[in-house]
Amino acid sequence: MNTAKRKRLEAKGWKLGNASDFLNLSPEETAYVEVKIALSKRLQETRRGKNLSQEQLAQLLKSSQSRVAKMEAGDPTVSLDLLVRSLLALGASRKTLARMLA
Amino acid sequence: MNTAKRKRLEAKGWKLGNASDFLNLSPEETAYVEVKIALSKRLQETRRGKNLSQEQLAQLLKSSQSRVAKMEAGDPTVSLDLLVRSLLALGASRKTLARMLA
DNA sequence: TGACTCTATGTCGGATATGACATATATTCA
DNA sequence: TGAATATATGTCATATCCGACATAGAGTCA
Repeated sequence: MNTAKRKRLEAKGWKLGNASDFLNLSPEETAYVEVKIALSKRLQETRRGKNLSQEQLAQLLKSSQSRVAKMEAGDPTVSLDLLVRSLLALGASRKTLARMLA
Repeated sequence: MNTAKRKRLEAKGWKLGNASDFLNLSPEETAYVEVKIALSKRLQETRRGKNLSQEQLAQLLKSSQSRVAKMEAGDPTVSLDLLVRSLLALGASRKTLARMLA
């Protein structure tokens, strides 16, 4: 199994609530996943709060519906950069981001 | 002038304290740079607080001294992912990160 | 049911970030 | 001062992430 595939499955497993030690994640890997998942959820909340479809948000971000779906799913191919940029594009500020993370 | 070069110079200009409107940055671009600069500073503070050289931190991160230097300089070729991973590797938690950002 | 809208998942070529390396420039200290 | 150590900067091949597209699945409503 290649790395990307494995990571994707692991992320899914994590999302389904599996313990980090089941996936043999180090504390910092765990924290990293936590950060991504937290921002993913916030992004979906924010989008829904504005009554936007994934397609509409994609247009706003000059991205694509599939990438928005992956962002919200915490897909391993989505970077923190993209998540943060997206939240900022939806009006979040640096301090708002901090609150989202806490 | 190519984009990477321009971005690098702009990032420097920003670091030197230039106004965002001088660089024609949108609010979200400005916020994004603010986030990166904030984390860059925190990384340097944390590293120095632990009396580590850039070389030593690089080994810890399985990266290189030059990349650590670029992280701390807010170089545009450094992603938020790498900054966040580095801070987590230095012992920061999700909540610590949030505080660093606020 | 079936048409319609929204979301999820897989794949791909091109774009960007990566570690590594060379080398320039500071900084420290005898 | 000069040698040693630390940090900054530029470049490159490779790895990773990107938007885009196709398509599958889920939900809604006539």
